[in-house]
Amino acid sequence: MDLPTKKDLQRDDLRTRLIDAAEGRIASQGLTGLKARDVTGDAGCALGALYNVFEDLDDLIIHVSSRTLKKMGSSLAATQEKGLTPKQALAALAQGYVTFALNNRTLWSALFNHRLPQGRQVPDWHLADHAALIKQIVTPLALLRPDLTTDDLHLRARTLFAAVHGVVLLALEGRFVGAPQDKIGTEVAALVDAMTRGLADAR
Amino acid sequence: MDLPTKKDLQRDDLRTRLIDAAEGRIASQGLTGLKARDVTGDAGCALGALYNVFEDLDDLIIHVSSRTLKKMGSSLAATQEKGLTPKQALAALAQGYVTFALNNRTLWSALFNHRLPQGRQVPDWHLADHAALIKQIVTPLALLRPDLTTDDLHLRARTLFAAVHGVVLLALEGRFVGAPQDKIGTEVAALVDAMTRGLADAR
DNA sequence: TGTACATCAGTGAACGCGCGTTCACTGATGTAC
DNA sequence: TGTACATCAGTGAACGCGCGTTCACTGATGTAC
Repeated sequence: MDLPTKKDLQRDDLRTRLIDAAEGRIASQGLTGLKARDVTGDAGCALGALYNVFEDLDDLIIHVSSRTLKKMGSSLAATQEKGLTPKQALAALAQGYVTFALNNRTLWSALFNHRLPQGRQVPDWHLADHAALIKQIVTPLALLRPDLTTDDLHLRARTLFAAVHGVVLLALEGRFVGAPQDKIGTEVAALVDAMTRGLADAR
Repeated sequence: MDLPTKKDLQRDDLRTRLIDAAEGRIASQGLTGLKARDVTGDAGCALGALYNVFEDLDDLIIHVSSRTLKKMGSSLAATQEKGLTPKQALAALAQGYVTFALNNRTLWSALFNHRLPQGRQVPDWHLADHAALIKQIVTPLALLRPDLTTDDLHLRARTLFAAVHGVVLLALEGRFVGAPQDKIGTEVAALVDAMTRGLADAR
């Protein structure tokens, strides 16, 4: 239980500088444009320093993704104004997701495109970030579907998320069969409306 | 208008052998496991021969994807038994999609994960493969929604496809927030049902 | 507080390797007469 | 049909390069007395 030493502080500082730099690079060049030399250059340290402070590049990327998930969580939370019906709350979450993806395209897509090398596991603390996201959907959905068990509720929340995600994904990728980008909002709204239509809209 | 010479035939033969080999490698090792040396080895030709017959590896991959899309199209067409209502037809298409993705995981994911280098365009003949897929959804959807214009119909068909795709994608990736795999079928069914619920189900 | 020693973070040149692509050569196929 | 020449598909060793990661060295920070 000692106070943090100067070394500790410097280490923490370097970590955040590296995460900042990696985040910036992913935001501007995309995940595939992320190079160790660029990141360390931006962070103002030597190439080797990265490996003192992170396991490797993948580890650093996971830290960026964790930060992105937290930012997304805050954006979604901000959509949940007081007095929304559960159905309105879900619609607002979906629109919040669309907005976040549009405003943070490369960081958002890094979330889904980052692949760990064969056999490497995603750390638990990062999985918890995912769970927190689903929790935000479960809360209003539970009010709408008091008939469902907790498990079914989580399952349906993930399906709802995945469906909205799919629409945003194919639209933003711009190739394949996606919708035009200016239609994403209304299409997602129609989708969520359909998936919550005819359900008791209790407070 | 000459008859194909022996050279022509050999060239065509090599092309199909290479596509076969690449397809097999993608099926077994995934897109990232595809190496020029493996493919040419499997096809029984020298490394350099690939570049006589295809532009480069990307070109070869596009040919594999085109074949995959055609196979998917046939699978989906096979679900369209006589006498299905439009709503049933759409449900059957969705289940067909789930089945195809499950049975051809790596080829299916190659369809969406293959990225062309900066500035390179997908050839038109391959875009036509995509359009044919959407057409299969538009046909029954048009019966269900006679009120929509052609454009809106296509837009809604793409949204329906994207939503189903998202659910399958996140479930099959197994990480992030996907549904468990044995639940994909019922979740997709619920999704499609919701998106077609309450609509006139005319023949 | 001051000095001597130990530790370990920071450095960046060098390593290593994977792998797509090229290219000079050869030999089979096609053409002209 | 046969011969001489031209073409161009097939070959695989070599090229090139990008880039993550290491590692021997240095110098700043921490510890003991």
